[in-house]
Amino acid sequence: MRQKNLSTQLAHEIGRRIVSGQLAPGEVLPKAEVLSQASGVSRTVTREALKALEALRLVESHQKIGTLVRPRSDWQWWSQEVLRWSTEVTPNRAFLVQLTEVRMAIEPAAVALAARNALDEDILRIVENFLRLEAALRGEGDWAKADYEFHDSIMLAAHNELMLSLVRMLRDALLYSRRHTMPLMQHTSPEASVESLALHRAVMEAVCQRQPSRAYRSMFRLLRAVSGLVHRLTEEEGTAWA
Amino acid sequence: MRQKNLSTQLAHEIGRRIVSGQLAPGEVLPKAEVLSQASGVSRTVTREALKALEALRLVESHQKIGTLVRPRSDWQWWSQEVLRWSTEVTPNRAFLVQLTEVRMAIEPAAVALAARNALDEDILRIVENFLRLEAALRGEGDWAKADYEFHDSIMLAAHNELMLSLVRMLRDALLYSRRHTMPLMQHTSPEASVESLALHRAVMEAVCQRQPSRAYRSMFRLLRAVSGLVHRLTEEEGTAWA
DNA sequence: AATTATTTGTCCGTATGTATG
DNA sequence: CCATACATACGGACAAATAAT
Repeated sequence: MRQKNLSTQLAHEIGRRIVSGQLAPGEVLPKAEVLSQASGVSRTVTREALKALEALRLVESHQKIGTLVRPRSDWQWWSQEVLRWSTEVTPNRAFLVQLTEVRMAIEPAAVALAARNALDEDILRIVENFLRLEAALRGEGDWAKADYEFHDSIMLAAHNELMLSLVRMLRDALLYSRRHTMPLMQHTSPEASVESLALHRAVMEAVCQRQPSRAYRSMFRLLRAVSGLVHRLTEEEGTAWA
Repeated sequence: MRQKNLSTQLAHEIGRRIVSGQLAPGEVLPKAEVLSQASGVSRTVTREALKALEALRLVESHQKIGTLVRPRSDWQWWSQEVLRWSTEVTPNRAFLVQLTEVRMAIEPAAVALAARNALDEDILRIVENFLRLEAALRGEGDWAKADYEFHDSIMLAAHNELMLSLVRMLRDALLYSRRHTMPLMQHTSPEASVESLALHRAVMEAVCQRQPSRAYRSMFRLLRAVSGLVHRLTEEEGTAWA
C-alpha cells in the first residue's frame, strides 16, 4: 500500500480483516496495546485507526470490554472504504450481484430525476459529453473516460447532492470491482460499440427533451446491455454467476 | 449532548460546523493545538476527532498545511452523521426535498427487488407484520413502529445488504428530519388511516405474489400519498415547498 | 539551492474512568 | 467494596513534511 498515515494504513488492514470475516461480528479485537505491538506502531496510532473504523461503524469500543466488531447490518456499507474492501476480499461474486441489483434499481430513476430537474446549461453539457463519446468510438479519445463523464454530466443535472454521491459511489465500486475480477481487460472497453452508442444516445435525447419515463426506460436498457456483457465475460472465466 | 467520548463529542461539534457552512470547503481549521485549547481537551482527543471526520471525508490533513474542509461533493453523505447534521443545520427544506426525491427514486425499485427475491419465509414475515399494522389502526399497538417494521420486513426480503442499508438510512433520515421540522406531531401518526392501510395492503400483496412491477407501482403510490401528506402539513407551517 | 518555520505525525509514560466478577 | 482489565484522557517530546524565505 502506498504509505499514508500509519493510522490510515492500520485502519485499512483491520478493516479488511473485518469485512473478510476473519474478524467476525461480536468478536473482540486484541486490546489496543497488543494490536499496537503486533503492527509495530504506538498506541496513539492504533487508537486513531480504531476511531476511523468506529466512524465506519465497523467496531465499537467499551471500557473494560474492549473493541468489538459490530453486526454487518450496522456497517457503513455506502463508503468508499467498505465498498472497496468488500470487493477485494475473496473475488466475491455475490457482492457483485448485489452491486448490480442496486445499480439497476437506482440509476434509471436517477436519470429520470435528471430529466425532470435539468436546466438548459445542464443539457448543453450533456450534449457536449455525448459528442465526446461519439468521438471516442471513432478512436479519438478514451471511451472509458468519456463514458464516465457522460454519465456524470447527466447526474449533475439532477441537482441532488445525495443522488450524485450515491451514483458515483456505485459506479466507482463497480469499476473497481471489474478491475479486480478481470484485471486483464483493464484497458479494453468492450462496451464501446455502435449499439452501445445508440443506447447512450437514447438516454441523452430523453433527458434533453425532459422526458423522465423515457429516460428511465432508456437507461434501464443501457444497463441491461452492459450487465449482460459483463455477465458473459465473467462466465467465460469459468464461474457461473446468478 | 449525552456524553460519550470526548473525541466523539468534539467530532460532532466540528462536523456540524462544517455541514452548516460555518466552516466552508477549502477553509483550514485552526491547528490542532488551538482547537484543543478552545474545547478544553488534549491534543490526542482532538486528533481522534479529526480522524473520525476524515473517515467521513469531511476534512483532510496535510503536514505544514493544516486540516482543511473538503468540497461538498467529497463528503460521505450516506452516513448517519452527515445526514443528521444536514437536517439539523437550519431547518433545511431544500435538503428534505432531496431526501424525498431519492426516496421516491429508490424505494419502489427496492420493493420490486424484494418481490423478485423473496423466499417463502420472508413472505410469511411480511404478512405477519401487515397484520400488526392492521391491528395498530384499530388502536392495538403503535402505528409508527408497526409501519417501520412492515417496511423493514419487505426490505429484508430483497436479500441485499447494500439495499437494506441504504433504505434504512433513508427512512431514518426522513423520520429524524420530520421530528425536527415538526416536533409537535412527534407521537401523532397522521399516516394512520384506512386509505393508508389499503395502500400498504397493495404493496404487501404485490410482493407476496412476487410481481415486481406491480410492487413498484404500489410502493410509488404509497410514497406519493405520504409525501403529499407531509407536503401539506409543512405548507401549513408557512413555507412553500417545491 | 539551502535553511527555517510551521503544522501534522508519532511516540511514550502516566493517570483516570468504568464495567466485570 | 475491592481488585482487575480494558478504554479513555492527559502532556510533553521528537520526527517528518512542506511552504516560505
